[in-house]
Amino acid sequence: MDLKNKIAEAAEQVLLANGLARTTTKEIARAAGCSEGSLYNHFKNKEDIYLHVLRGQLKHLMSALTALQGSIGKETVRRNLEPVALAALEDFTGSMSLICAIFSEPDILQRHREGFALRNEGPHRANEAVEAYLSREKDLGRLREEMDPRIAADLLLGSCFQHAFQSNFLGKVESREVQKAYVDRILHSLFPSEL
Amino acid sequence: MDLKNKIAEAAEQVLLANGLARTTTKEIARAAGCSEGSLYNHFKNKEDIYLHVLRGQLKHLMSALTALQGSIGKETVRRNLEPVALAALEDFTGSMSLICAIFSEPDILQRHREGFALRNEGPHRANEAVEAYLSREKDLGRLREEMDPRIAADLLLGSCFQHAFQSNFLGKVESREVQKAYVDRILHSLFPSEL
Amino acid sequence: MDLKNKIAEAAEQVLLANGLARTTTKEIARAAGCSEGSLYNHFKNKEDIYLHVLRGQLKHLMSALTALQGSIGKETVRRNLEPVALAALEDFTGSMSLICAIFSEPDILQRHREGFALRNEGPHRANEAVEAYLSREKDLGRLREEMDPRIAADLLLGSCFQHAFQSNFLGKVESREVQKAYVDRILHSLFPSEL
Amino acid sequence: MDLKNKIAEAAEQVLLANGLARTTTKEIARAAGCSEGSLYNHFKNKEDIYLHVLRGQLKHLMSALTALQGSIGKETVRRNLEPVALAALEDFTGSMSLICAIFSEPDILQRHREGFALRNEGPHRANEAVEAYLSREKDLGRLREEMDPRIAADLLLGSCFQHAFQSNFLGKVESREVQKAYVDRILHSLFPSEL
DNA sequence: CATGAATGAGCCTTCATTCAT
DNA sequence: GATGAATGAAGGCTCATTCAT
Repeated sequence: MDLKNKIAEAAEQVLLANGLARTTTKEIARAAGCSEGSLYNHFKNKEDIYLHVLRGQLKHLMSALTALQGSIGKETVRRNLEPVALAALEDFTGSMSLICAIFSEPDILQRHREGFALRNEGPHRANEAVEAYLSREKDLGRLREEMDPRIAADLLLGSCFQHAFQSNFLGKVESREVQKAYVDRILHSLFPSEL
Repeated sequence: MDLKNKIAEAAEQVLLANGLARTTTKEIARAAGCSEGSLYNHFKNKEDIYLHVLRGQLKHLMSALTALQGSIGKETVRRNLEPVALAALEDFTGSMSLICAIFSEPDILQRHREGFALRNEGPHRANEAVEAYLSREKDLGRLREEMDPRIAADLLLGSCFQHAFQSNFLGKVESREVQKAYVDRILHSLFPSEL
Repeated sequence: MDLKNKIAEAAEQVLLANGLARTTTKEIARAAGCSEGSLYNHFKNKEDIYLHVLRGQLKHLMSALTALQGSIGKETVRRNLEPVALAALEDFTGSMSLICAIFSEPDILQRHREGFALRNEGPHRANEAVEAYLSREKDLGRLREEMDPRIAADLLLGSCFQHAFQSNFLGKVESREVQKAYVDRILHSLFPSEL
Repeated sequence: MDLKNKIAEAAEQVLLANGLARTTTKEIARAAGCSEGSLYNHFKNKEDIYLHVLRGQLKHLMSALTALQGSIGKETVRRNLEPVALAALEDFTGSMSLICAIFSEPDILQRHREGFALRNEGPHRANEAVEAYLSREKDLGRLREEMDPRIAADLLLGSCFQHAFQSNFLGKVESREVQKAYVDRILHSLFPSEL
């Protein structure tokens, strides 16, 4: 693996463990097994490292969403959404401190908002993808006429997001089984008609 | 107003505007119109100021939740929850950067987790309050038998929480009307049976 | 003496000894007997310290020039100019490395040019002062009609300036007597008619 | 052109534009169109590059001085000195920042003083050359008996030197015509007897 | 209680130089 | 000779905290 990836992985570790504020370039370098100066051969500055790591988050969710588009009309909606919800809960939980960190430095956020917009990045993309999926399923008659796709998407992902937030806040580590059970309750509540 | 409150208000302003990382004691003192030294006559340290401000957040939501307990059995459930959801959306939106900031300093979080637990503080309290309310209404037969109070509470507040998060992330400022409309869509989706 | 002056004096020492490029804030602080952080309680940054010191240079020359205005019409022109030329030679010699340093950081120079202009500062002020003096003496008929006051001033101070430059370059330390002798040769060459 | 010269020219450009302190090896390499590593295949270190460039300065002045030796006894003294003075003014003006930079790093100066002395280099050489010329002209009876050749040389070159210094300091760019006019005033003042 | 100068640890970043390819 | 990634020492500067007044 090349040094740039090594640095990125080290940075992810350190950032998740210590938070953005307490992450020093010195420690990233140490974790990456290189000199501090080397960081700057591969990244513009510390902010650049953070953003690089940030963009690498939510990988499972993203791929679950991609898979979701391929399951339109197949199986049941609830069943299709399960891996998405589970991935969301997992990824949100694992990335929460990284994602939230941006609010401790509003200038970073400000500086990159248009960049995020241009690349169509950001946490809201997931909601849009679920909404799109639900719209298609509704078109196929597989969902109630009254269902509001956008709201359904927001309820699903919003509850996962806040659950992840609170788990992090409380320092509570949930096993995959517990997470799966929670997700099932959410999905049964949102899509009760299915068996 | 005594100096302690003046400092707290100044700190809230500065923290919300600049984020925790970019908030200096010098700037808090300037905003409060006092010397840096005075901060330490009223608070143990900067962390103490931050926590003091943090505990003062979500005021509207808290009072809406208190009011909610008094409306059990009255009006409609959806109607009763509206001010709660609206307050949640507003407060979450206005406090998001302050709330999230704690994840940029996990050691602060760690250090105060048991304190939060002792005082039964934290964002999850709201969910519990809504859950309690819904259970009572369900006992009164005003809600479907299949409804899962905890999940319903999480769906409601979770969607508001994530919506607030994303508004902050995107730098989008929503008018109260837009917020109200959003909340209504959420509530109609969760409690469709009511008229 | 207050700390600000202590820092300024220490900085002058260090700057003259080591040059701007090799002068560190750490060393200034050590020489001033204070912490590095204290430098920033009294100066905006290192550049600010340098400029402060720079403005304090050429003190003898400045006061000699002030005195010069008071000697119009008295004694002989050559005699009046002697302390000026001597002070110029001394001050230029002692401050040359500080003065020249600004050319190693053209951005500092650029940034402060208008400031210099506003305060009517800069090495050219001396030439103007001598020119003004000579004009007055010429008006009084104490100088040849053909004499060009500005050029005479430039010849006088220019030769002192370059002499100081070369002394510094060669690392040659001249005694006051040698300097005085040199100045006399200059003055006799420029104002030969006087006895 | 070989790479060594390419580097030297690039370095001259960059040094004049940015000053010694703000000139990095990276930028020299970029300007020379080669890698940073290549610099060290042709020069010992950055200091070596600087000194190489420094020695290449004042080219016009040097050749004017050479020509001067050939004009002894010809034309008029003033006329002979004009190209020398003009070249001095031009070269001093164009090289001032490079020449002065050495004072921002006294250790470089110190380290190379004896080298300069050995090679009979340095800015004082010009003064000696003019002095030598004037002595010869005086021997030929083409100058007043009272004229002090060394002082005359210092007055001439010193005023040009300081004028160049001040132009650089003030950021004033003088056209060749203005420079010529200035030089003429100097020369007429120093050698008024000629027509 | 209020002050604000002094502190000093520690941060991010730069940059000349090296060396394996 | 040419390269450029890796280095690591060092630099300027910030900032929470203390303490004498």
